[in-house]
Amino acid sequence: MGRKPVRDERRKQILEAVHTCLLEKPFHKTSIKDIAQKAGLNHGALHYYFSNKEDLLLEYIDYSQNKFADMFSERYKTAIQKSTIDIETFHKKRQLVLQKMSFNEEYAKTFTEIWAHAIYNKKVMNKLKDIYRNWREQVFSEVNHFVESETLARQISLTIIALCEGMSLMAVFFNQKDLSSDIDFGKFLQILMPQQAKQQEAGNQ
Amino acid sequence: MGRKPVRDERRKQILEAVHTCLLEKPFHKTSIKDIAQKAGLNHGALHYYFSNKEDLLLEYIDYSQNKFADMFSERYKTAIQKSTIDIETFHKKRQLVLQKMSFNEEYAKTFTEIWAHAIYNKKVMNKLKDIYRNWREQVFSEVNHFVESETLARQISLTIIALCEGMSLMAVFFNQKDLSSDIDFGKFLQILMPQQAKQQEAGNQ
Amino acid sequence: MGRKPVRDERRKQILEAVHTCLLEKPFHKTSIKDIAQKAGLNHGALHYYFSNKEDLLLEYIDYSQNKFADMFSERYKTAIQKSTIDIETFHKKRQLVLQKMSFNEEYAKTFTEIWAHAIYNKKVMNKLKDIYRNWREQVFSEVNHFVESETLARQISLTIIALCEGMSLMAVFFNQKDLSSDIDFGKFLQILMPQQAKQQEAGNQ
Amino acid sequence: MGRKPVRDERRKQILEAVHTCLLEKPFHKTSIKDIAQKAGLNHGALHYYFSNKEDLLLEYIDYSQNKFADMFSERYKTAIQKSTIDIETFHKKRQLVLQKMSFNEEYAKTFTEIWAHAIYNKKVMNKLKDIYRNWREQVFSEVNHFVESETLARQISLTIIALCEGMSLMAVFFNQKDLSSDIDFGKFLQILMPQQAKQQEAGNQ
DNA sequence: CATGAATGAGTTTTCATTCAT
DNA sequence: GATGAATGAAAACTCATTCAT
Repeated sequence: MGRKPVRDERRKQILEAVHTCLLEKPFHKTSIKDIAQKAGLNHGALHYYFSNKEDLLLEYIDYSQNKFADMFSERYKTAIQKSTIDIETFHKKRQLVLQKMSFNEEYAKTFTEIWAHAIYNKKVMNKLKDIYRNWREQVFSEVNHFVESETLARQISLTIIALCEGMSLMAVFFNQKDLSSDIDFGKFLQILMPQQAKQQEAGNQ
Repeated sequence: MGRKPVRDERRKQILEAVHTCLLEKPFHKTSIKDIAQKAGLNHGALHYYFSNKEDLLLEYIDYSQNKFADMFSERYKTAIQKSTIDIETFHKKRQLVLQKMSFNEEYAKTFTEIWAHAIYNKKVMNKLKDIYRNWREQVFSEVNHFVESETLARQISLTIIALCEGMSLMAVFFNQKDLSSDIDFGKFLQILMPQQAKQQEAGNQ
Repeated sequence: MGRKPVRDERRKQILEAVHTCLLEKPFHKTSIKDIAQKAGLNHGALHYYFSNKEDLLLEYIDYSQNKFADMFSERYKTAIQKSTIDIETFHKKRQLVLQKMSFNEEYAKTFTEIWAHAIYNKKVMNKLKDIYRNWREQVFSEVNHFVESETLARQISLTIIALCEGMSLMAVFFNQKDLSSDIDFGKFLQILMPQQAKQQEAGNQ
Repeated sequence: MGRKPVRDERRKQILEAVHTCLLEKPFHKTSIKDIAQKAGLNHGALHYYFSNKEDLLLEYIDYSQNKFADMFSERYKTAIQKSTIDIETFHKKRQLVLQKMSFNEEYAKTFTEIWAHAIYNKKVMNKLKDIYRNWREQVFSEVNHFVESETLARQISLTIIALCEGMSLMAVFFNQKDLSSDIDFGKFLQILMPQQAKQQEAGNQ
């Protein structure tokens, strides 16, 4: 007992090292030695903390995802004081995600890398699936306030996420100003399901 | 005289083999021998037709992109007879892209893989950049018919592409029916720039 | 703690293995595996001690050169007790070099090989340059005792070295007895710069 | 019949290509394709003219040697009109060899390469042996005019050749002016065998 | 004779992983 | 727990040589 914290600390160090490495090279070109060196420990020791390279990646995905999740719950609290969801708040939240995540270069790099692994690796795929399901659930629960049909709300939430991820891809090439970073997600909602939204809008007025 | 020049056929064979391989494994786990075997020739010959593995990937990107481009110019002709662009035609085109490309599993797989390489490889990055620039130019030239401001038209075209690509990512996990495959791109346009679009709409009526 | 640090020993082992291999095959036909096998270790380990094959050759040159240098400083002490340089001692030293180095088959083999690499490889070339510069400096400092003009002393020292190296080449084919192994370097000196030498000789008498 | 000259022409082209290639890269790094390309023919055809790569090298040695031999017999005629050998003529000849061969960069390059092959290749070795034997025979026949003892004459001729070859090596590094390019071979002779030479000298006077 | 396609052996190098100390 | 030595599989790439056309 009591030893665990040290172990966790080391693991965190290593996962951070993975992150730093991924900013330079793809995972498959990053050697265990590269990571160990960046984490400041012996490469042999790395296998003591993580059973193998795949395991390391799997754990990195969780780690990195949790970091983002933490960041957002933090940010939401700071930026959005209201407890009720209205279209304005909804819009603000989307903008926050775009700015802090989709247009964030580190996120784009590491997540594209993870995506590529997901395509061929069931375990990674399942991790991603969970992540997106959760995200969608969150957005859905908000969209649902404005839309009557659940089916439609599901569709919309997915579309919004797709747009964020697509924007993240495009941000790699194109000027951010070009990237309609000021998409009006309120309007966006309206476009996607005009009838309900309009009623909602009417209700708001 | 020597043998019949089979260079182009062989190269095509090999590029098709790359494609098939990419459906199974990521490029970095695909060995030259794997590809050669799938192409039905000796691995030494592969270096005879392509100078190295990176070159092979680069050429594959062009090849695969051209295949899609050809397919679309073909499809557009068949599906969309009109020569003038109206919102209806515009919508149909977007739907075609979504259905035939974004929701196409092969496309998603191979393109995610290419994306991952782009992140760390300038040459691949530049190829992608060109591809997206072209695509955007096409969409822009159409959107521009409906929108007065060029700046806005640029933004919208990029957003549409981002949405397609984001959808493609999501299609890997989620049910296609869920993926609002029937996004109304006409409405979409309107939402993104209500004033002009409304005028346009008015004009159409 | 880890294993005993055996780095230096292993490196020496490997360099000795290079030497042995060079007696059989040219360096370019000697594979890393050949060397590893002769050194009694895994070929992978070889890259652990030397970054690549060229590095191995470069280090071998130093190693082999140092071995000769050590041998001579040892021999000179044993064979030549005097601290002052007179023509007799000078002659003895040259003879020692001829006998122990120029007419030594191993030296001829390995050094011809190194020479061949130098022709096309800047790094090897520079190593050789240094070696010959040093050697020349040594001979020069001795010749300078007998000759007034520095320019002449420089020329003579170089000529003497050229003669040694040329002899080494010839020794590969021709009988050593034929090779005027008893060149009288004292006389040689006189021939090359008769005036001064004669005076010197006169002084000695 | 009558076809042979064409064949010889082609072979000459190829051997010249080998020479050009050797100025750039060592033989083992020069591919058949490199040579074929430089000779302006198909690499497959090369095997029609030379059975394999080793054969090519062997024939190149002869070819290159003959070129030098021809050059010298030509030069000697032009430069040295006398038919009798006196010390002056002898000296001139040596100087010619030094200047036109030993200090010639191309010679140094290609010959060092050949030497390196000789060390490990009996056939190449034997070719070189013959070349040096011939050369020595020539020098010997001249030296013999000035020296009574045949043994001594043999030694001296070999020493002279060694000096030329050693100089050639040194010329790669050191300034030619430094290389006592004005060695007085007449004096050199005297030094190497003082008694006889002096008598000879006396006789000359 | 010429061409260029094809073969396959051989080489260097990298690296995850294991393990003795 | 930490260290660094050792292993061996696997990869890309080169190239002399052969041979069908």
